[in-house]
Amino acid sequence: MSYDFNTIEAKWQAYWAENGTFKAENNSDKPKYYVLDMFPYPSGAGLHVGHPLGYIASDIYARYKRHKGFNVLHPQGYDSFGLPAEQYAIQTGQHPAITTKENIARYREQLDKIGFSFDWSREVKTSDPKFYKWTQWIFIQLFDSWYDNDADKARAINELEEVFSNEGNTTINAVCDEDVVTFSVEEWNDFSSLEKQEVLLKYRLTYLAETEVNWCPKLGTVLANDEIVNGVSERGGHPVIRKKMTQWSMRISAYAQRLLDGLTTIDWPQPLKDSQTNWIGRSQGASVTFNVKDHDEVIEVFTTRPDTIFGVSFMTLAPEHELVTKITTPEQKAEIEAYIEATAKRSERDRMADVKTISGVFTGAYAEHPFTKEPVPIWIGDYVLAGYGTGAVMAVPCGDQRDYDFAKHFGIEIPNIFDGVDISEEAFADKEKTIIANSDFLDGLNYKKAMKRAIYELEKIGQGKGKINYRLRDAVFSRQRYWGEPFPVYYVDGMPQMIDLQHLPIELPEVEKYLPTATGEPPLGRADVWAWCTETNKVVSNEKIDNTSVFPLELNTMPGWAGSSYYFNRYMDPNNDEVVFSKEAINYWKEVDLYIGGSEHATGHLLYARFWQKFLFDREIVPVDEFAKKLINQGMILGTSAIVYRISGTNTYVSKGLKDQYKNQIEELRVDVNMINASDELDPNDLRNWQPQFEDAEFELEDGKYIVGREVEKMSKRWFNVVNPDGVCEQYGADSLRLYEMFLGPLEQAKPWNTAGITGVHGFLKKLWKLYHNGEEFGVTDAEPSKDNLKTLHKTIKKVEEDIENFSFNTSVSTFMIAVNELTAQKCNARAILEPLLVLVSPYAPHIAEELWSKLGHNDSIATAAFPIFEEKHLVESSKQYPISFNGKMRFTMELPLDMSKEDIEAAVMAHEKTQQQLAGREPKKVIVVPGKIVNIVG
RNA sequence: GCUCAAGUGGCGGAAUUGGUAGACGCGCUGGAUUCAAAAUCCAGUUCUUUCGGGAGUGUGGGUUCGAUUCCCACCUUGAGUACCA
Repeated sequence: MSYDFNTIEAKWQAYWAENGTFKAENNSDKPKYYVLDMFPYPSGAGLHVGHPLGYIASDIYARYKRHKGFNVLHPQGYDSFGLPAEQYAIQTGQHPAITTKENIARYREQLDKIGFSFDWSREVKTSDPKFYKWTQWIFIQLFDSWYDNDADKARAINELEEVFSNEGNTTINAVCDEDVVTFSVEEWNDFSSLEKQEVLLKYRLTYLAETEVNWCPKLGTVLANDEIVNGVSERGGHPVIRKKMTQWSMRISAYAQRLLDGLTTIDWPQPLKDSQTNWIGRSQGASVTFNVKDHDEVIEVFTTRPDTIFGVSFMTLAPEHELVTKITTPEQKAEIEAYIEATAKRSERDRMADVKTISGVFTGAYAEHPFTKEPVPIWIGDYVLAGYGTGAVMAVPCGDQRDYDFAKHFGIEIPNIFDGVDISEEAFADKEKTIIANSDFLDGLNYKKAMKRAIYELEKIGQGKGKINYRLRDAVFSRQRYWGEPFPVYYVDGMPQMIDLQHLPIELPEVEKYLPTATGEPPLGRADVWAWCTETNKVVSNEKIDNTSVFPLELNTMPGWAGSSYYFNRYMDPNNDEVVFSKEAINYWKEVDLYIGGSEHATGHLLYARFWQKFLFDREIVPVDEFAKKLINQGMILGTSAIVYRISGTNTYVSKGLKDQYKNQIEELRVDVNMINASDELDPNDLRNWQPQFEDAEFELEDGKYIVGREVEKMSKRWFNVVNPDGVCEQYGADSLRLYEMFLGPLEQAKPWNTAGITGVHGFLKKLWKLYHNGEEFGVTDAEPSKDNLKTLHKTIKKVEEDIENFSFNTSVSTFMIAVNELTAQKCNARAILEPLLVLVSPYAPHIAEELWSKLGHNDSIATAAFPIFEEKHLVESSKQYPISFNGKMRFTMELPLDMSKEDIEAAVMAHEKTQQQLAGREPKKVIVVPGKIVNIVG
């Protein structure tokens, strides 16, 4: 009876689905374990072999934990709102709702073929109104909250109103917009309702404000900082410009310190923690105010080097700084305006690409040094960023290279305030070696002491204080797109109002025209949506709105990361229509125990999700403030592109080995890797039939063959190097695919896909199958296992358990191969060995395990079988291995009885050496025995 | 520029409280089986050698009886980040 994987796999996949084998209960006597994958964007291309890598790893771990007696939650769903889904729809000219539905069906079909143990009864889709009802609800909770710095947590907004009506806002220590004015109790009480709302908006955790945003004209939407890479959009690589727009924002900056602190409590990869730390960008220093001469204005700067305050010889403002127009002298006005205009025109990318050109203009105005009262010229320059700190710097050319270059370029003086340092060539920025000079009360102090003293003196004269600054900006939450969650918001007199939970979800209307607009008008703003507004108004108006007028709804939609910021909690109780999840469910599952996904989400999804979790924790909606205890980044599986070489201007293609003759006339073209065989050969006829452009292709062959070049790069449609898992499943089976993806290398590491080696693991499965059969018959008996059988089994149990706990799935595949080879050689057919072995293999190759399990006479799924226990007695026998070094040159280990003393060992070693040398006909060497420790206990 | 990670056969990769480097798989070589092929099985496969050995985990040093493993310097590759005051 041969191993018919296609039949077996279809059979057991159907069995699992019918019996709900992997359905998790929200209460159980067993301990809980929550294994989560980052849910996929259902893009049009379907899954390639790289996608399932992380899913296979998490599935192995989930199945292992079930064997270990845990109640395992292992759900899956789709991140189906957002730019990628919509861009795909636009490209194919279909409605995103349709393409999304089709793509999800395709994903599901592919996922089912791999035999994952997902609990599909808990599936979520972020674009499903049943799901985004709660995304909208959480948005409302954020709107109804403010951040109390004293309590260091978010609190309900009505508590803030109470504070205002009792104390005004002079005593409160809350996170708010910069432009909040102070008011007394009386003033607060005199405010109109509208004015009160306006003030509260400046404190809410999600707020509406006119801010400078990243506008991407090509995509027709604004983007958050993490959606921009190297100055262009992450999706599509389109240019991004700065633009002032009124947008919803999330006050994530309130959580900067806690997001940093939380990193020490979670088991996440260090590089990922590093990049979040970097993104949050905490820096400690001081804020210093400089009075502007002949003006009633002050310039606030942030500096990490208050110790160098006496080295200030000029100040630089960002061109966008609001004071620039106020303080510029009439003589400088024309030049300043020209400069501002020139910088505004430059895109983010141009500005970044060109960091070497030094540019700036003098405003004509002077500030006053806080201590020396000397005049300090005020310049503007685009090396100062409007978005960081206060958008202004005190320039200390002797201590900062950029200030130094700027000063040199414009001939500004460079006073030296460092003791014994030459600054004629470059600035001196080494904090550790700093000794301050020419600085009044700071003379002779080192960096640390000077820093403290400077802050103290600044505070004394009221012109500065110690300050911690963060790079992290509030996140823009509006998108001028169709395919996203509508906001649960309407406007009265221009002020945003929330729509009650009872009227949620506010469903996305079905529209004909959903394309983004060039001007930034949301697609929902078009005439065909008016009916939606009217309809929604009727629903939400109740008594508080005059039914005769239509109130405008918020027409932007939420960004892609909205739904993914809490979906892991929704899985715990995904079908609940009353609440986002029940208290029982969230208190039972609490948090994700193991989260597996790509590292590309480090400063996007994973940061936003931690932010929302902390917020939900503050408002007592969830019981823990970090949502994932342990996280693993699976490495990317890369494609191996195939390259053909065309002679420029011709239709002739030369084989790889001949291309050098043509030197510069060669053009490289990527062709479909699925046409290439294992020896990198391409059949010319395949290429001619592949695409019309190759129809008349001529070939220059080497040894009668056309050999292609190979290049390892990201798997992508545009390189024609995508390999689908479906083909592999058909040819070798899902179990082979699962084993092979694990066998390729360490989980965290990037590795190229190469089908060549899959015959190895496939051969293992065939051997495994044969081990349980005797010719055509099932061959497992109740025979007594031999000592060797037991030894093989128990060392396999030990190794596999260690491997799984350490997530080294690649080495346990080797362990299985060794075990099967050994047991085959031992002609083992004992049930006492082969039954536990099956449980070990089952997480990796579940289909074959189920089939053999049922042949062993079991009526239930192997998924619930107990993981076998490692018994040390089967490994320890009568000897140990002792490593021995001597003469300082040689070393080896000797296997010796357990009960030998140190002296006996030395004697034995010398006897061994003598025998060895005499056998070789040589004089024995002088032996110095260093008793080594016991390395290993082996059988 | 800065930060982090990694360099081991023809290839993917094993080997951690420092103890026989190259597990396991691919590929390759030879053999068995077969009319033949596929499949399967067995043996071999780091390099070098005058068959005694010798060299060997990116390079150069160091610690140690002993280093792929620990320390220092350098080289290379990959990833992230970048005018952050």
